[in-house]
Amino acid sequence: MKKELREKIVSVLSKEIPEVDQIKDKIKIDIPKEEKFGDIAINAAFLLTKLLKQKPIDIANRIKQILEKEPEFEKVEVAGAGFINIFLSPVFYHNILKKIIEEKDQYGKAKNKDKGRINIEFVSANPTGPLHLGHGRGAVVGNVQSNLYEYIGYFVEREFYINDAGRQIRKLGESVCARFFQIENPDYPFPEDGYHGDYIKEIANHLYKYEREKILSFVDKEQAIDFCAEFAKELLLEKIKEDLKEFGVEFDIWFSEKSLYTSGKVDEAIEFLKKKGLIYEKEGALWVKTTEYGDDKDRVIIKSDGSYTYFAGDIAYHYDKFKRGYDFVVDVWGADHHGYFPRLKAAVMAFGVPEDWLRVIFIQLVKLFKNGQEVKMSKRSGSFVTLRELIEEVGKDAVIYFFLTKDSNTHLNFDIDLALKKSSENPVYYVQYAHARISSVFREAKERFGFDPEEDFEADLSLLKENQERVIMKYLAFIPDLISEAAEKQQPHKLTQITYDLASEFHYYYNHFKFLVEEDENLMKARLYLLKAIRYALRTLFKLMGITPVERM
RNA sequence: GUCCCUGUAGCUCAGCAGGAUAGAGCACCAGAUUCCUAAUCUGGAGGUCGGCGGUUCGAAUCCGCCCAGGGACACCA
Repeated sequence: MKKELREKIVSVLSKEIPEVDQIKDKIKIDIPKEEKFGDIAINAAFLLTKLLKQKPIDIANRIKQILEKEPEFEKVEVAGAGFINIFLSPVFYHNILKKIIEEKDQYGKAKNKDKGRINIEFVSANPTGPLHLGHGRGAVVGNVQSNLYEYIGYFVEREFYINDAGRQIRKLGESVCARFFQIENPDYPFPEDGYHGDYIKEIANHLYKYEREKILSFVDKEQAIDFCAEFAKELLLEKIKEDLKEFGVEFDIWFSEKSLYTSGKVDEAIEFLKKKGLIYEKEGALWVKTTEYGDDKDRVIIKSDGSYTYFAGDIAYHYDKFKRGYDFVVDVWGADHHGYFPRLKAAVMAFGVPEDWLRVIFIQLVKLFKNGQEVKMSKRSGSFVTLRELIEEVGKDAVIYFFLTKDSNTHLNFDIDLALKKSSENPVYYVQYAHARISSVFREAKERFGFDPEEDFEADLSLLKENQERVIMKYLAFIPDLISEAAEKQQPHKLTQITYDLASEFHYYYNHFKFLVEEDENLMKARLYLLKAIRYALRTLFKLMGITPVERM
């Protein structure tokens, strides 16, 4: 909506003040905090001071005269040092409500996916155990950011990178294998840095039950480890898929790290860099000149023992993404990898992509709190809280919402007690209650008046004269701007704030006005129309976050 | 040592491509229910935006220096 308003203002002004053309890109449409400062405020007068060599206040008064002639603007005022405050007319707002009713839970969403094609890779957990809280936060942030990019018109592919090569998988195999042999021989040694979780024992028990003969028949112990590793990996991956699906997260692409090696893609990527003169040999190892593109030091891609580094795999993986032709790609990483960004960026730059082709969203730690005490997680002992456990305890919606309350790049303290509270203190209940309340009013309307707001209806919106009604309509008008801003800045956590504020405005409205006005059917319809728009706006936001819109609580 | 992040109300944090009197939730104090769900709402108190400079009509926001806390700097994954 801001964009439309800005275009309008610029075109009207530049007819009378040609200098406006020079500053049009700097004109900012603000939504003032206080109602007396109008519905929108523009900074045009300040920007023109130098060009026109006049005081901001004088320029502002001239702008006021010009803009006041427009029917969309009910009133224009000059305030402070030269702020121009514009009050929008009721017709403007009525059109917003109609637009929402039309677009339903896709309010403000781009109609086409013509902005570009992008890839977002997230979660990408090692298939060596269940998902933990960090993965969960990454899953929510990655998924919601994907939704946001779709909202503003991108075609998005969600991708999960399976770390199925390398030491972790081997360790998994050793651990499962050891647990398997321990069933018959309790003294069988367990690898020192193996995985201790109970799930390892469960997998071993399963194998003992169904694959005992086969495993015992292996002559070579290595074969047994490989077999266990492969089996456990597949099983754990299935578990991960299930958990994510239940969490509302689905991927378009499951990309296997191992496939990079078996298909020769790693060598292909190295060959590409070699041709660009970025590869050299030193101390028996193969290095890539990442310093050419801003890294602190060059990096090894093939160790002196002939094996690839993890970095080699990552270069090949991103080379593959590059060849798939995305406009840009997003990686969601744990914050502990932030030092890794410059070197990968350098490698990617070597492909000849723009500076911001590779974008990384960092996910900071999640700490769980219960009864005011931190719930310690220890992966080594195997007694860590999994994502599934948390979802079972507080519910999917609460987990998603809480994961989205803060910028993903800051530490998050997850208060379990708060998430379980059924009161206004708990923001999840607060926003869902707003939705449920509107549904409840609709049910009541149907029962008492035989009027079903769920069906299409017309209303005389000029009857919405209360200040709070105008406040809500104004908030609704700019929700698409707020969502788009969150999308572009890669800040999905803003959605919770937007939702909370809308819920808050509604609750206030509910408490001060009656919707089911018996004595005035037209007023009732107008208000129900507004409620319907609010509910669709809430649903739009819920949908982006992946939260269930509940009909009754 | 180099680099990154953080520092805003008692607590947890928003705000930070500059804008009007710095916000929210919790906690604290005082209130509201013959009424569509009180799982709600209203009001109050609470701040040298870590410090010092700079840029400008204007700085929590941008720049520089400093202080404090956390993290990253492997032929690990």
